[in-house]
Amino acid sequence: MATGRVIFHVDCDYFFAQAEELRNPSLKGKPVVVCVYSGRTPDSGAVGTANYPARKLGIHSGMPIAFAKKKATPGTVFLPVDLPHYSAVSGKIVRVFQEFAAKVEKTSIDEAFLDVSQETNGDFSAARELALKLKHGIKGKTGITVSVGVGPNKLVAKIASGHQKPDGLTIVQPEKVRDFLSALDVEKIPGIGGKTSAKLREMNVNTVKDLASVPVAVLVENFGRARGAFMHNASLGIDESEVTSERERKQLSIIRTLKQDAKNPAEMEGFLKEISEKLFERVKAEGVFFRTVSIIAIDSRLGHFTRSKTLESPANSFEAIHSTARALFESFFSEKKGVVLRRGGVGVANLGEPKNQKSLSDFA
DNA sequence: CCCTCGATCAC
DNA sequence: CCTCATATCGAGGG
Repeated sequence: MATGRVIFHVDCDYFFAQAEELRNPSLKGKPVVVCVYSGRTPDSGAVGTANYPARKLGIHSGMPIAFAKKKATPGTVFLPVDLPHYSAVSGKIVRVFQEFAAKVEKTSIDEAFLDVSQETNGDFSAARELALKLKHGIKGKTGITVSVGVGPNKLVAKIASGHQKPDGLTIVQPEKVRDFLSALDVEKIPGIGGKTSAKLREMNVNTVKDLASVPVAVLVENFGRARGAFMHNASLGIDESEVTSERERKQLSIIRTLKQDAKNPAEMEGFLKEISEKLFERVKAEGVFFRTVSIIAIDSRLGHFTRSKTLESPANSFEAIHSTARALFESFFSEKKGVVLRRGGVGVANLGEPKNQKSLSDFA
């Protein structure tokens, strides 16, 4: 698995909670739970991130806040998310990344890939030294600890960064890739989640080694062309994808929980205007045109539904978002008689600069 | 090729 | 009792 490349994947440890500990050191040692409150009831919402003491109590990301509160001990601290603050910390960390690598791909607020092939001359011993310097640099300049995975490609680096946490460093040399992967559960492969692994389990495939022994044709048959090919390559540790600094955004969306369930369009009028305005602000900030407007509806039984409409020509106005979304919700409500809406969202896609935008009229 | 929608992943 | 945001795929219809 010699690719000539050396890739880092850096994952900030329990990021939101760690950022909170950083600005309020008295939190350290206590269970800290950072919450995404939905505003419906005082405790409705989900856990964003929990620090390690909280995890020891069985509190994890995605868990309902009310559930987390049942598990909490008296000293447990619950805090609301403060994304602007975490973004500022994240920005500082990215600036450290840029001191270490020319190619940096930020994939989320707390994760990034670094291509350090040049900086290390393709040498994994040099990579170890560089990774340690990077960890120290980030800790010194921002106070944040991170876990780093080092490998010959993004796939291996990403799996490696999750191997030892927190404050971890896992290096997988090219010739060790197969050994490193083979014993792992298939769910360690990014892109293989609960549904896919359950299906694989039924096929008696549990580890990456098992997966590697399945003929690619069988995977394609069961999971589709792209997915099957991806799974096959991943099982062998193969991933040619590049670290790309500039990825253009392809869609923007926003989804919120209603204060009260809506049974018809009228009951969500104010809500829809609000989220349309919020989305419009982001469209303005990005300076993009869009051609598709979509809505997402989540009913009281948590079923997910999407509807979308592609416009004749590119738009960038609040009106285009609001009126199209309203029409989509109206037809959704009349199509699905008796639906009770719990959450709703709006999105735009088919983005582009006005001059680059393809419109249907171009083909007429 | 394009559009729509559900599904999946993972944040 | 269940947040929020994005990318990607595949199927079905055109």
